[in-house]
Amino acid sequence: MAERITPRDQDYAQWYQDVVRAAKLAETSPVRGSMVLPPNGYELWENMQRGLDGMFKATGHRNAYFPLFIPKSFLAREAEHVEGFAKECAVVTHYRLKEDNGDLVVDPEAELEEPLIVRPTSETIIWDTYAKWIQSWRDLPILINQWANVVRWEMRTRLFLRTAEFLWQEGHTAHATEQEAVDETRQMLDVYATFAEEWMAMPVVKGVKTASERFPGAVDTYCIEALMQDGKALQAGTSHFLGQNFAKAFECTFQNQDNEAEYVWATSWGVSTRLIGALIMTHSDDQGLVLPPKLAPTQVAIVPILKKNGDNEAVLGAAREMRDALLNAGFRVILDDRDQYRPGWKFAQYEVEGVPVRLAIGPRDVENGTVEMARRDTGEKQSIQRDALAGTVRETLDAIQAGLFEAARQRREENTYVVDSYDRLQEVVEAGGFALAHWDGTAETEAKVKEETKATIRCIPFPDQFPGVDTQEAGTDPVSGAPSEGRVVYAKAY
RNA sequence: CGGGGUGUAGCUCAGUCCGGUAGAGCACUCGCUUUGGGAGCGAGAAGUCGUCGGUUCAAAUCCGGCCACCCCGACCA
Repeated sequence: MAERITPRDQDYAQWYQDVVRAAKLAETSPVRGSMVLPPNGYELWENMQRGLDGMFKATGHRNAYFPLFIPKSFLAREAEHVEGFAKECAVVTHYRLKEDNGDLVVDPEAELEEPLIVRPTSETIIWDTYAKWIQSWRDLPILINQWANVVRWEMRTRLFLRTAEFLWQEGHTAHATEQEAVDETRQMLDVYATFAEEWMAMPVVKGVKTASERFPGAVDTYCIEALMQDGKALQAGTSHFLGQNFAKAFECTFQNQDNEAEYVWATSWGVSTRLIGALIMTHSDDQGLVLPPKLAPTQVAIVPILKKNGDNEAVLGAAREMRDALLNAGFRVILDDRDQYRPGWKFAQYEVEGVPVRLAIGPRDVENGTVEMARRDTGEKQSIQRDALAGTVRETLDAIQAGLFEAARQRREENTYVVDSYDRLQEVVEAGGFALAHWDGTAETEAKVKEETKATIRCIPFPDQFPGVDTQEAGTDPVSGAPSEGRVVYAKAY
């Protein structure tokens, strides 16, 4: 295999591509911007789904499915929404092909009366449906999530980070009161933050988007923002308070307890396969992928060391026992007894693929009742007792999960700066990192900074996101000199 | 959509300037020796050189059109 991975300090973008390829997470496909997800990549997504889905269910949500195709007219119903998405929609205009002198051509006779758009997001089709479902305050709230693919025709794509088609989940809820909808929006943001930190081992900042970064059609967009290894920010999840915008556009009202018609309050929230990109750029190194144990498709790889004149049956037997014991203990484990690859090759391969723990067992170990355990995150190897295997593996996986989070948290802390001058703001975002600076709240200042530094306001952070920094304290905007009500997070972003 | 780059074996690429029998490494198949950090030797299979056209006795190579992909920007989860 001999996969070469470009070192991060040489070319970070190339390193990212190399890791995706070498770890077999995704491949490009014949259509630009769409990707093939082989098992390593898809299982990672499945594990993310499992974690998130459990949290959605635990907060009272149910899964449902809405159609891929949306009538063009639906998108036009909400003014900001159409403006935000119109430029990147795939449109279906015909329903038939025909032979033409040996060529396959679109049959001009088969034009649809109304073009269909491939969903870039599902608010419109869902609110058209909710309008039929909702009559009374007794029908509320509606708490629904869907796992789906969506299409946004992007100019420039990068595997996971920005693809034309991607997998995601989108929650869409309907509520009787504004407060309830706002609470839902906040609750789901907390779910995302918990998932990012506890499952992905990726620290995030919670906050609100500025008006210019808001979801088209939302009243408020909440987000979690993570800092990647190269100092660029990545929006990892968003939760939108939609107010009554979609209810008004789709005439979705309910009768309240006083028998009056009221518009329904809405939220939507989503995370996508982009999280896989975030995961890669949070933990991985120049040797390849590094995965947190909770999400790793394979948590433990067992490599038997076979010898020409050794007792290979004893080694394989011990390896199988180990595998069975670990499977019974609930781990995702594989025993790699393929004989066409040598142990050294397998070691290297599992490192590239990010398997958290590797166990190697050879004749010496069988004799001694031991096994060699190697950690992917630290590279550390140690000989452990086989009779305590499951417990040791459990502890080690937990230690890796915690260690990855701590390392990422520390890196973020080291690259987060409180800045009080425009010069310093420019320095920080140029070098890479979060700059906590006062902002006067105007779109003009925001645009000026974006124009001059390429950095954007990632979010207006919630209180207590940065230990030791009071971002709520009033001050002066270093760019405009105008008064500021608090600090925001500036950074260059993916 | 602007700037740059690349299309040759499954993959990474050499060969193109200066036209003359299609190459290497890795991967793959078979055999033997190996196996505690990406094995060695031998044999073998594998390419209408992105595509269409032009120049020429002769084109991977020169000329023109087209297409695709990658990187950097503008736009975006």
